[in-house]
Amino acid sequence: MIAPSGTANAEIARIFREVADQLELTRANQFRIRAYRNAARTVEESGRSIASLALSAPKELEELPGVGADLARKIVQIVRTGSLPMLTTLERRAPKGATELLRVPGIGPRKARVLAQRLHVRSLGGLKRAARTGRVHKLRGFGAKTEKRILEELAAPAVTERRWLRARAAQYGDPLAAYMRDAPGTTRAELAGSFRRCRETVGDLDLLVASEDGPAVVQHFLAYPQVRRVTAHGTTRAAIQLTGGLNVDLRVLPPESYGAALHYFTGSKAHSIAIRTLGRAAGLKISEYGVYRGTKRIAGREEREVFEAVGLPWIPPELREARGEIDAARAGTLPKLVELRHIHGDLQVHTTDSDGRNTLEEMAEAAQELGYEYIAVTDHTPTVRIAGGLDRSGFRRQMRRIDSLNARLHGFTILKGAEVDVHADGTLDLNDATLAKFDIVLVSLHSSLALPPARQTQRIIRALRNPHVHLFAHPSARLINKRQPARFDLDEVCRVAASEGVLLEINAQPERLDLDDIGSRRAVELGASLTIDTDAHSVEELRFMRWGVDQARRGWVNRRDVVNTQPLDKLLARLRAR
DNA sequence: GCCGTTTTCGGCCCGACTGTTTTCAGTCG
Repeated sequence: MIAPSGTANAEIARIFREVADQLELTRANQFRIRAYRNAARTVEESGRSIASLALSAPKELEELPGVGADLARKIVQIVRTGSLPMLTTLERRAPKGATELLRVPGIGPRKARVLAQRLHVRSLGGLKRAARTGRVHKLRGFGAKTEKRILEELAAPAVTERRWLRARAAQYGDPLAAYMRDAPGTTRAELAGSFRRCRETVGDLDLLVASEDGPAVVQHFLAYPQVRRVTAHGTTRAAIQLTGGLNVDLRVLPPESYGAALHYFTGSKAHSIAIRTLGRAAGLKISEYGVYRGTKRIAGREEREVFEAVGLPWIPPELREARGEIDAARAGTLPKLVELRHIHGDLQVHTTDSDGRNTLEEMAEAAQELGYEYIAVTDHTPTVRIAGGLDRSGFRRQMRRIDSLNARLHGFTILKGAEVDVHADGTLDLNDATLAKFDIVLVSLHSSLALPPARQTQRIIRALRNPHVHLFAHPSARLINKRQPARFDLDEVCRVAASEGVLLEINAQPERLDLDDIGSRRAVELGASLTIDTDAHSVEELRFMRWGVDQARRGWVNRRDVVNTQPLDKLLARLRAR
């Protein structure tokens, strides 16, 4: 979403990752390789435009974690020239196409290099031909099984390419975790990994089970009815693919190690390494089996004990991305994260009056049952034809129905709203006189998503400066795995939102989750306030709020940063102050 | 290549499983 002057953060990160891949093929120092990967991650996850920084204050690049003098210089090179000479040199020297082979599960740098050098394999297609004609298994270090596996991986649909929406993975993972709690001798079982850190997508599921009887638990796991194939199994570990295509890794540990294991398998990898490094500095060894001083285990049953061993308070999983949470924990400045129970209402809800599947009355009733104090009904405007948008008279009729409904309701209020389409030039799809009649006006992008960044930024800013506008909904308009975010200067939009008092939304639809974690964090840093809304098109979707709250938590968002954690009177005061 | 309540040099997280060997390297998480 952040389209800075010139090179995007993602492009710098891509080049560093490419360098790391190339270095792996040359068997370079593994820590040097890691340095490039760390820097790639830092750049990618920075909410700021690294390119702008490189041009305006290159010295400050060295303050980024994992970026020293050398990599700072290389960032400047990339930003100035669009490429990195070092990478070009590496690519010229390396066997062509070898990095492509690294994408095949089971092929690492060592095997890729051998394949490229001995068999002159230059692509996945070439690898397939080599394996089919039986040339692979004759290589030293390879065998029949490796050759067979390569063919299987190449034949498999690109399942591993795609990451699963977390909400969708939950539909498989939650029942499986429940099933595993019935395994022999099992005291605890839960999903760890990126699922527990509430990442918007997950590559696979990591399932953790506490039991003394590993083999019995593994047996129970493999007997799960929805297992499509077993990819690995031992006495404490197993890996399967479910019939839906989702991969699941199982780990079984004794109860006294469960907390340490939960911490380790929750990750992130970078966070775990940071904690283990702290342990090392304190003369401890931290592994998934516990915290050890010498050979004596001093902690590990509870996750909290691992943090205590290195002098830190427990850190919520959503923050464990090595994005400053360890420093914040040490300083006692961890955020007081927003929680689902803090939410008082939902500010984006659709009805059958436009593209919703339930009526105004049904949506209001369902929201009341969730314990909410208010919702905003925000149907579409005319230009969004596919959604059957309402015109002026349509909204007038809806407002009258809301008035009469509100008169009958007790302790619950329906706010009159609209999700107003922003035209390509930044004008809105309803005139000001009409906009003035609503309690809350949302604006959002539905078309012209591919405008050049500068024009997109201007379009958005023009819309946000309209004094009738309260909220910018699903700002980037991305759809995870389907549609790229619109490119614009997020910092500038956040600054305008902050100064105008326009709220920015974290949309809770599982494939939107927009703003994302990094965007939300940046928005709050720049002084903007947020809402978390479901954009529900049915009564069931009102329950999507949990996904939005999870995303907010990943963005270090506090309760006070989210205006729909406030009771109705305070919310109305905030909207009217606009 | 980065980094510093052991340090500006010498470290850099830790373990399970697989396949191919025959005591272990490679890969993965």
